[in-house]
Amino acid sequence: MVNQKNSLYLCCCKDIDYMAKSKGTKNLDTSTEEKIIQAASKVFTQKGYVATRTRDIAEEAGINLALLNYYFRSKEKLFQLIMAEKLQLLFSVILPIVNNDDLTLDEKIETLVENYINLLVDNPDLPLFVLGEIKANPEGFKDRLQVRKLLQNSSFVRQLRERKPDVEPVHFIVSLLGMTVFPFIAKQVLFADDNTFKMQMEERKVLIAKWAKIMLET
Amino acid sequence: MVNQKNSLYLCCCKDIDYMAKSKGTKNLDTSTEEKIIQAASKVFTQKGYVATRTRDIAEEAGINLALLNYYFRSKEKLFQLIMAEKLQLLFSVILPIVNNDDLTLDEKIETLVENYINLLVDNPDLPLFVLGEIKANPEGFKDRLQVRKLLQNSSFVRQLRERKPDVEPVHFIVSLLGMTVFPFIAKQVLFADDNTFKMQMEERKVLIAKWAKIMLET
DNA sequence: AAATATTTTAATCAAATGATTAAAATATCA
DNA sequence: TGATATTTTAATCATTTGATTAAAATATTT
Repeated sequence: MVNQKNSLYLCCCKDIDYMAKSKGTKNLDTSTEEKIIQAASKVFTQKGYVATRTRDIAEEAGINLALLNYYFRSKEKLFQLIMAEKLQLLFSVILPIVNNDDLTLDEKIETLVENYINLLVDNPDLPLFVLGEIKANPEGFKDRLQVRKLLQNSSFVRQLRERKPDVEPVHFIVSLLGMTVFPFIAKQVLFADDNTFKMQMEERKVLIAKWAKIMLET
Repeated sequence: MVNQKNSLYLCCCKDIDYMAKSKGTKNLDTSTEEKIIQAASKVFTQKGYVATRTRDIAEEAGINLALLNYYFRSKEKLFQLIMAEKLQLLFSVILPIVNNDDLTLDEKIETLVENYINLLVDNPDLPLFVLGEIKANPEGFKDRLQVRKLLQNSSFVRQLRERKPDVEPVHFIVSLLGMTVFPFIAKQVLFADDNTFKMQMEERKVLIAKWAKIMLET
């Protein structure tokens, strides 16, 4: 008999140790689960929540549709898991930097741009996916997203206020993020092939850092 | 009997004179059609193609679902009409400026930022909608979107090459667009209420223009 | 090996949704 | 006014899709 409640994925936090599941060292087990997560991650970020069918995910994972619901109970639950993972990925790059008191403002800018472009080159679908889902369901993110609050109290914003007291820090931050993230959002429209894109994103690292710094000088 | 082919909306170009439809001066007629278009424009740009149900559009327009299919034959056709309208809206701001040989580079930057922010303040959903649909169906836009080609031959790019021969114009353009468009894409995440957002977008007009110019000086 | 638990599958269900149809209501014109 | 054309509606269809179920296959344990 099928016992769904038993090995079900009730927690939405990716940080849980997958290997520590049930008793044995059966890694075909976690492998199936991981295969589903990998597939869901790919399809969701590529097509967004509404456009992805659970059948797509199952096919991508090479498993049956029912198995997906057996493991994750619903499309929604699986999505929450993936989204939490992606948000953490985005935050994990920003937060340690903007809160690092040991870095100068210029160092923060350099590190931020470098790390963020690295992240986005590996996950080019991330920005449009996350921002699209937030817009599609703002209430679902109200609690999880206090980016403004987090930035407000950061040493990054403090340093920005010191350097340019006459300009709201948000303007500089939006520009920095815009220059960094926008190419990945408008990739299809503004860039030709994937190789030159990647190359040009490498070029942008130094360009954006340079531009951002002179923006703070005037 | 219903004769669908007759007053059907076969053309996807919004520029056609709606008033010139059929014989009479019945403006309740075109009003219904216009109501559907307005409703479709609102719902599509807000929720995207897959997430909008034709029933949503019908309800928003205050009409019956069947009437929508009577006028526009299918969800897809109606969407094509709206999308063409939105693309034209976006291009109508960019093209006349980047191709205007009478404007200096600095004047182009100022006008571009000013006009684009004005457009986006009135149509804040536009960027995420258009870019999202392009990503969802790149093939459907292959022919319509030759933005790269259009820019390549513009006087804007020529002026950029003259001013800074060592930097690929695309980098500057992406930065300019990023600073301008990104706040509207990340609105939900980075900005508080709608009023301060609009106010800050006004502030950005001068800021972006100033920043863009100094980016070209170094 | 036998018993038990877990994993996987095929078949199916129920709801949502784009589309159609035929008839009723309204307008237009002779 | 009466005939004809156009507009609008309610009811219905067919497909898609998330989810469920029960049984088969596989693994685990005793």
